[in-house]
Amino acid sequence: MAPAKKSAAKANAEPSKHNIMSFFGSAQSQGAATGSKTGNRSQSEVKPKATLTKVTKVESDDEQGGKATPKFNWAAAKAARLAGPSNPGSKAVPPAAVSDCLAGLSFVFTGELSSFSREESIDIAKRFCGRVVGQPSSKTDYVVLGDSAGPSKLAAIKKHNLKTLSEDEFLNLIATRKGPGNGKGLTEKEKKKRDKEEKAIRDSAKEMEAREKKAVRGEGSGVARGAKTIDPKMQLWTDRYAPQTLKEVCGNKGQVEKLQQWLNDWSGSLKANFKKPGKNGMNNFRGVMITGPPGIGKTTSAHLCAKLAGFTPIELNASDARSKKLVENSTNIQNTSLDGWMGGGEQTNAAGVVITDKSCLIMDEVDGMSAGDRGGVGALAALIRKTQVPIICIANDRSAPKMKPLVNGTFGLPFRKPDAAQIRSRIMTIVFKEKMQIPANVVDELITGVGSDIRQVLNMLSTWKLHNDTMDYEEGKMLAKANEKYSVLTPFNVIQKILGPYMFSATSRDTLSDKIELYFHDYSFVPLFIQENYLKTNPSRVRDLDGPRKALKQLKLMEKASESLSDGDLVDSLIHGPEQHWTLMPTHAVLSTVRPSSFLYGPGSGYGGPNAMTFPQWLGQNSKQNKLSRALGDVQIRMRLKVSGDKSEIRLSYLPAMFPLIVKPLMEQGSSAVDDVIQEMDDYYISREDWDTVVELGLGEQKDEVVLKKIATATKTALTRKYNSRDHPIPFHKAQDLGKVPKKLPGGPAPDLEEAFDLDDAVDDADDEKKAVDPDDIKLDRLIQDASKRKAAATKGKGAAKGKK
DNA sequence: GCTCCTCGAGTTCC
DNA sequence: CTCGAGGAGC
Repeated sequence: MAPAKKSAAKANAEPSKHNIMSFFGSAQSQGAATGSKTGNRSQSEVKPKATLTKVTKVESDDEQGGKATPKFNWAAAKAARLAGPSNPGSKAVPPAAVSDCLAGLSFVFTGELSSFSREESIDIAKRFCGRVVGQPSSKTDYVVLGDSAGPSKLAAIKKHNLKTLSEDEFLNLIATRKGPGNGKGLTEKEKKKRDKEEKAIRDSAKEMEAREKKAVRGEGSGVARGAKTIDPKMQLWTDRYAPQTLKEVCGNKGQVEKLQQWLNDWSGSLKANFKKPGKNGMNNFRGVMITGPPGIGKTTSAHLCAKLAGFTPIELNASDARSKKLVENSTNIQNTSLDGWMGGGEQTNAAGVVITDKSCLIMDEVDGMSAGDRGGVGALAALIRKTQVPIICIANDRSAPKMKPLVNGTFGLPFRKPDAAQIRSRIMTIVFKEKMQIPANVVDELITGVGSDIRQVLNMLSTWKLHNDTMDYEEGKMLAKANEKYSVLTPFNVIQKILGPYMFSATSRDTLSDKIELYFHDYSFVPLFIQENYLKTNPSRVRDLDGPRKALKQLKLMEKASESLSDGDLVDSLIHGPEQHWTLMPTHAVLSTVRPSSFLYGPGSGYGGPNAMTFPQWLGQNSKQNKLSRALGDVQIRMRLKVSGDKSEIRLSYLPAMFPLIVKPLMEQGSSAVDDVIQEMDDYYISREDWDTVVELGLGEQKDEVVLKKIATATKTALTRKYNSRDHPIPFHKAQDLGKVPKKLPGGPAPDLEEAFDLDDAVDDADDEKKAVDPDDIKLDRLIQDASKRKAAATKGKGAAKGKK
């Protein structure tokens, strides 16, 4: 019999037990049992182990103590629920008719319920085997409608003519619905589907069993390499139940198929010299790159595909081959891939692994490669360009700048996290094979709790199996919580949470410290996100108002929020300023994040439409500013030989003055002006990159977009080509001169030219002294020096540069 | 094999 | 919102 059915039967046989398990019963026993769940989370955080034993204990106590809650007091329950967070143990749900009474039903929750928070209501629905989805569709059975539901959801309800429930009706459904077992809970079709699922689970469990027996007898192909056969019972579950066939890899079906196709086509592609793109356009590539988060079967899939296509996978881990040299040596490009392959002889790599024409190179953790030696990724890219064996690279993030050299040479196969449904059947199979009884909704809870990490679910189950063979919803929830991955909320998630409609609503169970905690997920980013997005909500606080009143109230709220933000900024400067008052962090959290949100929280701050959350523009602008400032610094250092003035003076006075000399001619005369422009540039030591900077820093009529539109592409390429084909004067530093340079303050003006450059010109020195006395004397400005002198300086620089070489 | 539908994921840094 | 994977139905 399948686990789900078993548990239903069990629950029917022991109704009282079920009731207690599902957080009904008296307030005290419940408060103890579900301590960490019911409100006041931060304080009632009990050590997981202790909590778990406690649950079991309470359960058995009550069982002995007689039947619980024979009659449900609706009015009292409601009152208790409304008492809310201050009375956390008192929320109550009526006893369900059947434990899986909501099975086969899909729910959508929208709006604010009167006494349950969003998470709680979803949890309740799941507890009774209901299916909860986010978007209403024609497949949705019920929409549980609260206050101020989203307009798009209301539209969907109307469109699909969905049944809606209030909170009380929802609870009533739980109390009365007879579930799928009896009554009309399951249609014929649904029953069939369920049976099919169960059969599939049983079949694959049988298969697994058979395979293990075979392995024990030593017939297994892979396991039997060592002299000893390993008893599967001694293995870790993660090894024991590692996927053996592609069918057992969860999710990413499409990508895996593509990979197989590519490997199967390999010899053909090789013959065609990678000119025939093939079905997916993959056959132009000599390498593929699998990317995706850890623990989703990237490596496993690569190995299985390679084996299935008849290749011998050779795995090179980044930690084995961290440097460029090692990559080249250990893969032995020339010998193995070309000669070795042509000659048909066997070659071994540095690690002593035989490489033949049927080898397939799997480079794992490519991300980690360049940690020690920058050349690692580049060498790999070079290797891929000439390889005669397929290369599969595995990395976490394809778009990382590190991966740049690889991106063009490899076909990208992004893997995604499988969702709970995809993993469920496999876990259920294992559970069944291990003769454990765990209902599907509990398994789901475990899976989502650890973020779809199959290995972790298996670890949890194997540990659990040491003491128990069954697991109910409550226990599953505890176990998941105890093993919860340190949740990595991105700033986007944080913002959505804290500016969303639920965090500050009446039914919210989140304490102040919970909210502050959100800030600490990424304390340097979250405030920026708040600042960027705090005006994009429909504040719940003005929900009930209309017209000018609403506008006025909203403005007032905005004013308060912005004031708080600005206070937060003051605190921030105390933290990050010279005094480093880190103890002010919580204050900053409240002022920059929690308080502004408390005024303006509300719906419309998630995805969808014009209200989408945006990334803080500040960051983009800031990095742009830094970049340009750096570029400007380069320009100043180069021009310094000819021009006095610090960075800002260059920016304000000299660049606009240079514009008519080196940019405008190109706009007006096109290619014919290139020679003159280059001459001007050389006179001021301006390089080709600096030219770009000059354009980029233009404003108004000199704005880069305007300017670049007016310069023909041909002109620009002519400039680049001609510039690159010539020698140019290069200002350069003499070591002893640099040694003399006084230490300058960071951000201050760069040292003046005579100190830094090889320009032992007496006249210049004299110039400088005079200039110090009378900076306004226009004749002394280097910009207005006569042309012959300029030229002399230029050639001198040139000669010096050459001499140095 | 094709089409339609459902449903969740996605955006980034001194 | 928008896209694409995956599933159901024909």
